[in-house]
Amino acid sequence: MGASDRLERSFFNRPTLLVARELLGKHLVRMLDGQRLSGIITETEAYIGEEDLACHCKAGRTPRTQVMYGQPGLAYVYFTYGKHWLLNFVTEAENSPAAVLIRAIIPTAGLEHIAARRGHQPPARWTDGPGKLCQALEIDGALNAYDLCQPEAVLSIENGAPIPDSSVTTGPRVGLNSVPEPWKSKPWRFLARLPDNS
DNA sequence: AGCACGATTAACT
DNA sequence: GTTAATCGTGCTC
Repeated sequence: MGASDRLERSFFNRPTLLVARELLGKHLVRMLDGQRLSGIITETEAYIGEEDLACHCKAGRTPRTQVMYGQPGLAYVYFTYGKHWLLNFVTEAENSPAAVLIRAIIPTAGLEHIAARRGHQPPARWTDGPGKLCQALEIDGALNAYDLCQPEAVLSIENGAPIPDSSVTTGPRVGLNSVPEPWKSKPWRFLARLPDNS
């Protein structure tokens, strides 16, 4: 795949639930020291606006949330639990704060580089969590507010085989233990079951 | 300045 | 299934 397959900003400038759904099956591409690392996105979650009490934007504009008020197609990368980086993509129009969390990918390229960081676990556990995939692809705070739609981007999304609705399941977002209803139970998590999965 | 807590992970019972 | 680890963020005093 070449640069022509890279998603344009218009892809992200749409309702967040639609973006979260359509990101399933797309390729997350990370250029690292001239090497191409990539994986197929299989799990996402939507975080939508200041009213969504699970979204960091419930606090309004702060140094951390500022990027979510920016233009669609930026990366929102934040640190949590004193240990883990989590990767999101900003969605919707500027000043409409929302993002999609990338929760899991299936590695497709650069496996030896991924293994260098995640090889202490079996391959099936290399990128099956939002913190794990950031570790695998060396994604951290240096990429916060990074524009995925710029030329020669070191982090971007490319088109992939579409995932049919019959292979998509939804459910409540993960890890919202103390978030009040109805936000806690909103079915804003999207999972893809790929053909070669069982 | 101090505090409670988190969009998690890995190890342990 | 349960829990420690670990520190930036946002809120209160």
